[in-house]
Amino acid sequence: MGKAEETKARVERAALTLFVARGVTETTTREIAMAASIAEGTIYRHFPSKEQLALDLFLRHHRALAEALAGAAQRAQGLRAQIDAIVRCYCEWADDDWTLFAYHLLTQHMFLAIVPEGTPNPVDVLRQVIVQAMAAGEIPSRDADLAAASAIGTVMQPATYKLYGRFEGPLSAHANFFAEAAWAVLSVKEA
Amino acid sequence: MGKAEETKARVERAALTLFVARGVTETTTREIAMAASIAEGTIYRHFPSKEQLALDLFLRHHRALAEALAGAAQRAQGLRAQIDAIVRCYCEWADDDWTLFAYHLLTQHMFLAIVPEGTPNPVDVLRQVIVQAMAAGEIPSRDADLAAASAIGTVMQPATYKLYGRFEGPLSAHANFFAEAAWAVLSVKEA
DNA sequence: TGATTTTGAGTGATTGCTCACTTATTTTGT
DNA sequence: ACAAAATAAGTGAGCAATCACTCAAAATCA
Repeated sequence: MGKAEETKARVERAALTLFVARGVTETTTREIAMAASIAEGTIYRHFPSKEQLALDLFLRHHRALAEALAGAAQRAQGLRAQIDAIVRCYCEWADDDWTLFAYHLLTQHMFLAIVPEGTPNPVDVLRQVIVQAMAAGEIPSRDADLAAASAIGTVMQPATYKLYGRFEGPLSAHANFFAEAAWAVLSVKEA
Repeated sequence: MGKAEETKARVERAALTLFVARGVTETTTREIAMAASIAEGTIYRHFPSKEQLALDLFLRHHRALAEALAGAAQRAQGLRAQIDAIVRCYCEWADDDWTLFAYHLLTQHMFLAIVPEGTPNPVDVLRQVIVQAMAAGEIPSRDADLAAASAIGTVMQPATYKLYGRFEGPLSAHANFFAEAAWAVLSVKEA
């Protein structure tokens, strides 16, 4: 890694940590510079604004996670195996860089509205898999958005509660349960 | 309602709307005053600070929702009926004042850490019901926090996606499905 | 040495909050 | 019942502090 790249990466990591701990708006450029051991002005050699830095961090992870999940889903056959793969992949990404994952969770409501058209989307990966499974008769047919949301919730809500300190340890430890739970939700017959 | 009380309520409603639309930090006291059709200084006749106003709004709803859920759970017999009651109550609260509900969803991560000890907590209501059901052998025994989180996720994730604009219409319309989904999650045997 | 990067004091705009004062409401005294 | 006094609620210009961002100078590199 070149020196400039290394500095940019240090800024990103410092910003990420502070954004998660205190929020984007509540984090000052001075704090980021201090945490990255550089001068405040140097931030602006690498990013046009604090807002763009925050958005870059979000979008890169958003896109990369979506692509990873899509890959995992594609490698599996049948809904049950696809859910397993997606859930496992999701948990591993969370465990691999919890700060980045937490940042993505916490800032969705700010950035989701301004994600560029056509950007790979983690939610749509599962939604697509569900639509196919419904068409193939693997699970009962119903509103795909609703089914996807409830199924995702079985994993994301525990992740959120880990963020709030209700859990310790890696998400992956519970991947099997999450997959069973998501599957159970999608298999619901009545209502 | 007295005139002063009515003013206070107007400040709260104006603040709530703006907080949801733009975020707490991003909303200025001038904007709140403007939206409430009062002078900026008047806010401080009713609240010691913007931060306390934001916290008051959160805590009042947090506590009231928890008490409503606890009441709903207590009136039902057996886990299945209790889940029905809790889910229905939760959906009705969301539909009854969506802005307040959205505010609570969006600001959890800011305020949950500073909720006073002993404050009634929506999550713990379900958790307690689950603990009892496990002890009674109604559902398989496992980590109650994990089970509660996944079950709650089947409802809260759809609510969150409604916030993001992925859904229209009242949550209550899907209450039956949510209850079935939560029940299915809690009934998972393996893993 | 000349080009490039880094620096951090400086800038203008914005913010939450104050306070001296006005207006409205309630309480008291007769 | 009425006026006078006391209290509460409302106002908005102004203040001190903070912020993201800039830029001239210093440091570093090739």
